Amino acid sequence: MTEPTRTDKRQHIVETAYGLFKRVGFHATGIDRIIAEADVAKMTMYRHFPSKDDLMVEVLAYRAGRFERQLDRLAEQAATPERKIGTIFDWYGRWFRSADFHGCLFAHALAEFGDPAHPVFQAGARQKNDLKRRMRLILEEMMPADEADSTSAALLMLIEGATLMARIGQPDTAIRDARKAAMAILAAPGRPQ
Amino acid sequence: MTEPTRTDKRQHIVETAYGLFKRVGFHATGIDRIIAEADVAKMTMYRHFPSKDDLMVEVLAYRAGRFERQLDRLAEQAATPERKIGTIFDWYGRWFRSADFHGCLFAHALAEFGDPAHPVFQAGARQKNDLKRRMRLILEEMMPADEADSTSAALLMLIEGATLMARIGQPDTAIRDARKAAMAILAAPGRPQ
DNA sequence: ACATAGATAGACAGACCTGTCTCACCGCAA
DNA sequence: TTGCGGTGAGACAGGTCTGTCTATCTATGT
Repeated sequence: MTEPTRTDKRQHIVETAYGLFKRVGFHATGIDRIIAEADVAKMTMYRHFPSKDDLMVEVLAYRAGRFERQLDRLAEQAATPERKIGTIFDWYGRWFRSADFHGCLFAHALAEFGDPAHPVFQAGARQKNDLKRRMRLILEEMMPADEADSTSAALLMLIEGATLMARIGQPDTAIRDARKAAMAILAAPGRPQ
Repeated sequence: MTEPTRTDKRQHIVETAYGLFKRVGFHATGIDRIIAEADVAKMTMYRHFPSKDDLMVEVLAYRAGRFERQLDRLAEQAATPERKIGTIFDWYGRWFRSADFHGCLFAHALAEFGDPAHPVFQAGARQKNDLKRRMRLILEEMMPADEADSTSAALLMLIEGATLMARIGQPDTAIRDARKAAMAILAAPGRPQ
C-alpha cells in the first residue's frame, strides 16, 4: 500500500472505460467522455495510458482476466468434463439475461479494428483463442486430441453465434438452442462412449 | 434509361462505400474518403443520401440483396433440403477464402451501433433474421416446425461463429469444423430418418 | 512553517468529422 | 447566341477528436 491512490485511479479509469466501450463502442467513445465519467484529469489518464489504443488493450485484458477467473472458479466446482462445458454455457446464459448485456466486447474489438496487426484486434483474437483452448483441454479428457480440437471449435462457434443472437433480441432461445446443439455435437456418433 | 448517369453515380457511391466500410469500418470511414475514392462531389453524395446513416443503411441493403440473390441461385440448383443447406455452407467456405474477406459487415454493424433502435443496427439484425428464416424454411421440408426453428438457429450460430474464426486466421478449419458440427446436428437422434 | 514532489483542472493545438453553401461549368433547346 | 436546369469542385461552419502543456492545488517530510 505504498501508492494506493495511483492504483485505484488506474483501475477506476479502466472500469469506467470498459463500461463506455461496452455500451457506446470503441471509436464512438471519446477520451473526454471517459475522463468526465471517471472524474479524473485528462493528464491522469495519459500518465497511466500513453494513448487510447493502450487503454483499449488494457480494458480488454482486464475483461479477459475477469472472465478467465470466473470460468476457473466454475470449472473447479464441476466434476466431469461434460459438466465443465455445461458450466461455460451456464455462464453465457446468465450473461445474456443480465441487465447490462451488450454483446461480446472482444468480438466488437475485432469488428471495429480490421487490421490484424492492430493491438486491439490481437487482444480480441487472443480471448477467442484462449476460450477455444480452455474448451479443448476439457474435451481432451473425454476424446482424442484431434476430435477435441474440432469439437472445441464448434462449441466456440455456437457460443459466438449465440452471443450475436442474444444481442438481436432472443437471449433465452439463443442459449437454449446453443446448448441443445452442443449436446448433439458432444453425442455425435464415432465416439458413443 | 432516362437518367443513366444519376443511377450509375448512386450505385458507384454505394459500392465504393461498401468496400471502405468493409475494410476500414463504419465510424472509421469518413465522408471525405468515400467521395475521394468514388471520385464524386460531396454534394452529389448528399443529394443521393441525406446523411451518412442513410448511406450505411443503403450499403447494407445492397449487400443483403446481393447475398440473397446468390443463395437463391444456389438453392434452386440443389435437389434436397440437405443439399440446400450444404450450398449455404459452400458459399461461406468460398467467401472465407476469398481475397477480400473482412468478416461479416452485418455483424460489424451490430457491433458498432449498440442502440437497437438505430437503423444501422436494425439493418444488421434484419440480415441475420432473414438468413435464419431461409434455413428454417429449408429445414421444415425435413423436420417438424419447432425442430426446424431451433435447428436453423443452431446452424446460424455455427455460421456466425465460423465467420468470426475465419476472421482471426483459420478460414479452412473454420468452415470444415462448422460443416462437421452441422452434420452432427442434422443427424441428431430423435429424427433418425 | 516551509519545501518539494506529485496530482489536478482546464486551456490549447492541430487534425478530422458531418453537413451546407457558393459559384463555375456543361449540355441542350430555341 | 442566349437562356436554363442540373452537376461539378471545393471552401466553409461548427463541432469533436486525440494528445500536450501550463499553472494551481494538495499532501507529506522535516
